[in-house]
Amino acid sequence: MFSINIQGGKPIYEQLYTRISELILSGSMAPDEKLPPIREVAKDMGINPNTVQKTYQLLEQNGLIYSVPAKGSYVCKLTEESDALASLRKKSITQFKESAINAINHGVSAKTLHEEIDSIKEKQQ
Amino acid sequence: MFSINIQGGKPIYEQLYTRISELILSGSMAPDEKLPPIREVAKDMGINPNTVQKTYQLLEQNGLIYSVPAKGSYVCKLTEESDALASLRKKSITQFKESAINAINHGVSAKTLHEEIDSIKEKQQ
Amino acid sequence: MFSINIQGGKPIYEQLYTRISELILSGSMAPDEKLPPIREVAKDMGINPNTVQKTYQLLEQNGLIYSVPAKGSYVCKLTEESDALASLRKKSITQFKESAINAINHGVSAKTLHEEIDSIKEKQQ
Amino acid sequence: MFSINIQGGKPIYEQLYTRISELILSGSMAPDEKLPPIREVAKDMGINPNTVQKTYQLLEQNGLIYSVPAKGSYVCKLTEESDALASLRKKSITQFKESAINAINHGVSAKTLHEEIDSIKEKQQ
DNA sequence: GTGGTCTAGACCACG
DNA sequence: GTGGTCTAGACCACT
Repeated sequence: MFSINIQGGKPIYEQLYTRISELILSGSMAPDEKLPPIREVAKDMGINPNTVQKTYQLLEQNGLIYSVPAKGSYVCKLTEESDALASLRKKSITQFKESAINAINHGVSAKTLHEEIDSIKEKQQ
Repeated sequence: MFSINIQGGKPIYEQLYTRISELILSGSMAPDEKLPPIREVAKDMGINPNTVQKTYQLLEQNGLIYSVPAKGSYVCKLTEESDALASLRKKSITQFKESAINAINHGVSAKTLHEEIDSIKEKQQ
Repeated sequence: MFSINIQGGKPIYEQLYTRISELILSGSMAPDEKLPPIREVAKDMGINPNTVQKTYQLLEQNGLIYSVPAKGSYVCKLTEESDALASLRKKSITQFKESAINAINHGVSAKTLHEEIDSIKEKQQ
Repeated sequence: MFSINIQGGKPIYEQLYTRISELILSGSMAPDEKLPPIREVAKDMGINPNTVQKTYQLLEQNGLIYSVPAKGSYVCKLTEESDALASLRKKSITQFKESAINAINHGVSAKTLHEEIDSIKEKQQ
């Protein structure tokens, strides 16, 4: 299903959130595409339905999916200007800054950080 | 003391850890300098001694301080090559990469990230 | 439970650590096997939950178990090459050397030490 | 003086005890040789006189030194059969066995342990 | 007075 | 019900 590993400290619902949002933001899941039902995800991944529901709820709050009662959940249409994306983008930048400051504090050079970014960019293309 | 406003979200011992490690890594606290006693920090910050001890223990595990029972806790000598620093640096880079990937996934341009790094670098100088 | 008689001298959490790590390293506890909940261990052994948690935390730090909050703690898969094991093995050899040097300094012959090792080896088989 | 390093977890009086007993057992300090006065050791090593006194007291209890009130402390004559040595030897063997068991539990082969012993023996000759 | 250990008991996020 | 965090307060070994 959404292959995540339970270990690793972070709560399951958060990991699942990250994974699905990646799929949506990268376009691997198209707008209006239906997400698998909560019960199915829970069963396939061997986790609690409550956990999946929490994930879906969080995705909906952040404007990445919308749910149609009694039908299911669907991927939102995301334009570059949509509020949802803007808000998440802002959050991601804040987090990025924090980790950059932290790395610099630990003696990592700015040059190294620049290189890491370029290397990530290359891999994704 | 270590002037931080305890905020919700992250555990107290972690916030305190971050603050003290900043002071050590930046050189604001010199090698072999004595840290204030656990009880004193706890009293001044209005938190429990156990919480402070957890912080000190974590700092010791990561090789940033060393504790001499019945004497006090002291800042470690950190050379650029020390294992402690290398390990922490590695961790900070991993975290940096994750947040960079996350930001890029959210549509942040590599250019923006480069600029953020430069802006951080400038502020610190 | 983990049947040990708590003795003076060494801290409880350490004795418990030793006992559990023996079970894991010897294979008496299989990978991914669930450890009894902290509270249960504490109750059965008549000690404080915090003390047990300290043990579990230490086991996790050393890579012998992994904890999934709200689910439980589980035995790690340990391969001969795993970092966790390698690190612990290294530590155990260092300690062994120290005690061997100490014994020799006290006039114990190398022959006696060799015999002791063989005798231990026999018992375990 | 007796060069030990304060760090390293173990209490100072214990480290100092180990160091001095090594010197005595190895013959580096001859029988009836006078040990430096407590105050001098404390001053030179930058530690508390009480700590040194505790060490000397422990050495005396274990029959390694004897103290002449108002004169000082002196190294005992140790024959191979002396009770003091026998008792310490016994203790060192117990400790050796424990560490050997521990190493074996961590997957160290008996062969490796045998080799370590031989290597120690060679260095000392 | 210092750090280390331990108890008793509480609350929270998570599943 | 589970692990994680935190408080309040105690005792101990060591300096």
